[in-house]
Amino acid sequence: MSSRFPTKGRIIFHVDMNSFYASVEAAYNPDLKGKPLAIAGNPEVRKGIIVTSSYEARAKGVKTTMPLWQAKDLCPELIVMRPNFDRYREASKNMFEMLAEVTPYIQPVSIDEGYMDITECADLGTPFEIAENIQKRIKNELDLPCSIGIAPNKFLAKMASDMKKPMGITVLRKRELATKLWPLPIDEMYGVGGKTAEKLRNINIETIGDLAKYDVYHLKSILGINGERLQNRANGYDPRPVDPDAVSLFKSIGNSQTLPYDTTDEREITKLLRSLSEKVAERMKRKTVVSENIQVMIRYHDRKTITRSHQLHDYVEFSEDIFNIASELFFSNWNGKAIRLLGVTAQQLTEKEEMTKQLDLFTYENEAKNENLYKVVDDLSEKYGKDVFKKSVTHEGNHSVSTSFQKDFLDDFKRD
DNA sequence: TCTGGGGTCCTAGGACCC
DNA sequence: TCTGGGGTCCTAGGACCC
Repeated sequence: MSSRFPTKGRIIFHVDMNSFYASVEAAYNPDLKGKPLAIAGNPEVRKGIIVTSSYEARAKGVKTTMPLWQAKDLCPELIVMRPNFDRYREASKNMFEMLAEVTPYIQPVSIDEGYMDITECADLGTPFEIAENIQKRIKNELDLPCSIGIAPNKFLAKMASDMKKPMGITVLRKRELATKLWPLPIDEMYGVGGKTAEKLRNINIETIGDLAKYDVYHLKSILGINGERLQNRANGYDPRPVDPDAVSLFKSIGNSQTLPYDTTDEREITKLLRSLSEKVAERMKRKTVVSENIQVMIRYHDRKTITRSHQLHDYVEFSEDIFNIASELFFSNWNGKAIRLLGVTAQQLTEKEEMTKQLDLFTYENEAKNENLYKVVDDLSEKYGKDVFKKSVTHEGNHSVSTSFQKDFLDDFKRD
């Protein structure tokens, strides 16, 4: 929708920062350069897992999500630091600002990677030259290494950026699929995780090339619609546009925490639910959003995890309200066994400004029962613009109002 | 005395409505 | 004395990614 060239002749970059947290720490404190460094959670409360590690640490076998004690076994001289998220967010912001000087068509996908559509940047040089300049700038000015993949779509760009690390620039053209992409093992394909890889290996698909050539009906019978999508990507087809607006629209905000010890203590549980609710409310406030659906997550001692959610007919934003719903959900679903982790998530988020409009419309609708509805609709249109009716708005009894069938609604209304 | 915490998207079944 | 089919909403779980 946002891209002007949805399928044909695009040039897409995938910019991927190399071992980002560790690199930011090394840029901040150059004494750390060239040493095995790992960023890990707090080992005191059994969260000691590796989040990121430097290439020197990786050379010793240290991997992301590995428990800290295991990493230290492999690499006794490992330097371990707790994460400094503010520092990483700052570095990320600086990095994306540099990308934004090249083109506004940027889609951040996480703190350390993003896509760019540089189709219209021909005046800045060849794609390779543009990538070189970006990489040099990030290295010179932020002291951070990155890899860049250049390809005709997002999937191929993503796969390309993975091919040369650190500080690589890789061009992946469609005509190179057979030599560069297809020989890769199937579990290295973006979108194929452990479960899918296993299913695919069971039908003798070992490489991305095997997937590209496999019978699509058989594939769909095993993986559903995703099977077809994965095969399309394996054949170099991916129509997803680079969407600069995608990231600003948060769909949910959640906080979760593993307890230091498994517990059945209701006071402890309540305390955690309260603090999680506060964190969620705090983040919602910062983003000026309200929520219509609260979810709790319960992970038991055996790691079995359940989620329970409640659809509201109202908006919540304050921690007290979130907490009340979360604890009601928790205590009516808890099986009484020891708990390892709790989570609270606010879903169905709406900008506060949008909420005001909708509440206003709702009020108008109710008031309209004794008035001329056409006049009410005109008033609202004047106040907020015509697009207010494009949003589906809930009326009593789930009756929807939108521009397209506004008239139907009015007719119905009159019949009532 | 393994296995965090932040997300997104998809699927599937039941309720309910027309 | 006989039950179709489509659409939406809600809920729960699972796969995947960083």
